[in-house]
Amino acid sequence: MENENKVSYAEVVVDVPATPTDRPFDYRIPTTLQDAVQVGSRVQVPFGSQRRIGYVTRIKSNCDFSRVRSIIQVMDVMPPLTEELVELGDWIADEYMCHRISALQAMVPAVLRGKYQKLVSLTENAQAADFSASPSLYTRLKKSSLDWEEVCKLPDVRLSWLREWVQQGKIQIEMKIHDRVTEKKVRYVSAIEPSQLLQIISTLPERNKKQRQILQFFIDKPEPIPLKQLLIEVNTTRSTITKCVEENWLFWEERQENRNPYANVEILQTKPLLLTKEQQLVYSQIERNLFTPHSETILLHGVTGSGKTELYLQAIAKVLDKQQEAIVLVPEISLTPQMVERFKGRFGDQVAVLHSGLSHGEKYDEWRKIREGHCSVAIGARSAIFAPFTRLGLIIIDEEHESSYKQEDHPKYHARAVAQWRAKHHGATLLLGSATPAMESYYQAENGEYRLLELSERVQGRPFPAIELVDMRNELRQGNRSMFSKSLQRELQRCIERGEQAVLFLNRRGFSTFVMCRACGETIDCPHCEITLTYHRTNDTLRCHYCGYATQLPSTCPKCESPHIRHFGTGTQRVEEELLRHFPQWRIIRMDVDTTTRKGSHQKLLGAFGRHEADILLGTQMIAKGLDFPLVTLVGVITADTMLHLPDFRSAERTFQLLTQVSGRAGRHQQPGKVVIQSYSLDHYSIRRVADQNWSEFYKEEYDTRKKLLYPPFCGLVQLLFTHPDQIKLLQITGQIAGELRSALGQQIQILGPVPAMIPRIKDRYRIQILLKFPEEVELIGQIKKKLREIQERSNDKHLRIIIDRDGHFHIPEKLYI
DNA sequence: GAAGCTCACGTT
DNA sequence: ACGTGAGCTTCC
Repeated sequence: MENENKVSYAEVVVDVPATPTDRPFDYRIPTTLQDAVQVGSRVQVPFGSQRRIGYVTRIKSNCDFSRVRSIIQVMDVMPPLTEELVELGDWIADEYMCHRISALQAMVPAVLRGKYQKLVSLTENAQAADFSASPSLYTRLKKSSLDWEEVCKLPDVRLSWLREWVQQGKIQIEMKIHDRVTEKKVRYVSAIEPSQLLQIISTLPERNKKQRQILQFFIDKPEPIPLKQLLIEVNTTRSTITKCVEENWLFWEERQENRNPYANVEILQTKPLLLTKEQQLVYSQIERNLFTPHSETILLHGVTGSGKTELYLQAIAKVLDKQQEAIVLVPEISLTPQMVERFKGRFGDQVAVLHSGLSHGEKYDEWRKIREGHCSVAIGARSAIFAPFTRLGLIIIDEEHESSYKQEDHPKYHARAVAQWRAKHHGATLLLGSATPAMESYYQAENGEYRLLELSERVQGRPFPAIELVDMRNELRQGNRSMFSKSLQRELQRCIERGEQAVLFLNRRGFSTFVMCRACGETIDCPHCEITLTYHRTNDTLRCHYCGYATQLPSTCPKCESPHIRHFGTGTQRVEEELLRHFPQWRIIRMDVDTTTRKGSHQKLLGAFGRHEADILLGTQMIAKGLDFPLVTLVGVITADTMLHLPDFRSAERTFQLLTQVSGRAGRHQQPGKVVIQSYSLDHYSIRRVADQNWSEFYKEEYDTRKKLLYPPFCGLVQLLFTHPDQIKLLQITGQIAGELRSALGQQIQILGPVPAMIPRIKDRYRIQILLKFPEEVELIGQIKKKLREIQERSNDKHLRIIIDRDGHFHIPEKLYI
């Protein structure tokens, strides 16, 4: 090769999310790693006095830096990131103002995010006498090496002493990079030549029956077999096999195996269904789009039950025909096993499934199938948008209005925006599907930015369910103080008497299991985060939802010392209790955070309900999505209003979407469905329109409201969140920033705040927010970002963190609600 | 993010 | 003169 002795260099973005390190560093690529290092590779590099993980973002043949060091190691056989994803990382970092490394980390499976461990150990020339000042350290290190953190915690240890001992060569400090990548190993058993086995059998005494049987097994089938399977087939125990291994007749063999979470699930192959006339019309439009070289976004607005999924499946089949790949995003996929089954049923092993119910290892294996080109369809929740495909032809976002497509923590990307970028990059089609599109999506469609396709008929002419609104104020007036209206009770009874099933839906606000003193009303908050602690029944502890702080449940109130301190059970629990009081004979399955934390418990509970092992499924938001059970003919909503009054400009839209979705769960098959919605706000258009099942009327009313109050899509809305460990300093800085923004951009931008963020402190960092509202036609984001970068640089306060939230999916504090 | 440096302050 | 902790720079 010509460039054999030519040195090349790599630009590496190092795993340190801080402003001064938010740029590539140059490293020499050792000749031995020449082939292995590529753009997107995950590498280990020396960084100062430490070792760190980083990603290669560029490869070049020269380097200006005089003291370059070399890459130590490449960590994966295949680079985890493609060149496209590295480029996408730049876009995300810029768009959401985050460090480049954070953007890159967001795109890879969790196991690839390295864990660092600092280990302290004694060297050979360490003597007990050297540690006369800290005998405890010596005795403990004598036994084994210790974690740095633990060493620092020892009472008789000083940092400076440690430093000195390192210099004297008495102790050593190692940085271990734990690669959390684990590949599942399966133990196989193999055997020596059959002819030799035959010989051995002939020498074995008659009474070694099992051993003879095992050897005979390998004579018949000489190929290696998983140990587990062998034990079953010859009906023996592990120790008998071990014996044979010790005799050198058989051998252990470790084989790497992909975990397959769906290995034990039998999935029936399905054939494309015949499309209705309306579906056919829509499909031909989508298909035409798949063959245009440039990217286009399609908004598919189809009523519940109009057969959107079948269209997705057929569009994907077309894409696969063209040797291209497809991503399907669904909200919270673990909750919709039926959906996965449909995809697996149509495309079999070509489908990789990435959902939150999988372990980190399982997720990694699914992801690798994509990276290594063994799969062409990825189906998953939000983060599946980063599936490392190289020939993307189609991206589908089902239920595109769902808020779960917005990443809650930094970088706060919206999967829809990322999808748009990727679709454009590949010239692929982006298909957004929903029965209740997001306001901004529909607005884009009306403006001709998206192509709008509509499905207004249900397949097989199934009727829409009948929706009954119940005014709960009336119930109270009539002396019914239960949480079940007369009407809902009656419907439940009828439904169950008919041998059908019901779903009860409790729309709950916030975190429900908290502790309160009944005497003085005191609640117990996290000392670092100013958020109410959540009660955990399992070990009687209180935990912080944000930082993990845990404490024992006190027996008396810390404020007034009253013993009447109680935790308030989850809403669903109370509903269940009341139901059982009225109707003790009903079988109820309750689904909420308490009953579904264990892996696979979702499927278990849903499975049981599907087999009609219960009459009623009772749950929160989580049961709203994608359930499809033929026997369900009744859906009840206990209180429709809880969501309506959240301080969020989207609350009306969210309520409508949620209620529509829940209603869609009733009567999807032969029996007609019935929906009972209980509410205290019957006059609100969002609840009215659900009952009418009139989306376009809702859209009009919401459109007018947004326009009048100036909210998206009629304005740009950006939330700036500033965090700092020092409250006073943060107040000063944010005040200054607001002033500066006002004088620089105040003409065009409305600046609201600064005010304390919804959670004013998390992990000992105070949080203040400023909201920016501006006319949508002006592209001001660029100017805002420029100004912020300027401020951050000038303030020179490395404790100050600025987080920008661009897609308007955040709560607006009541103070700012206009 | 964290090691390693400088610098100011306090101790012997 | 030296130990100690706090702030600041640097990392290729």
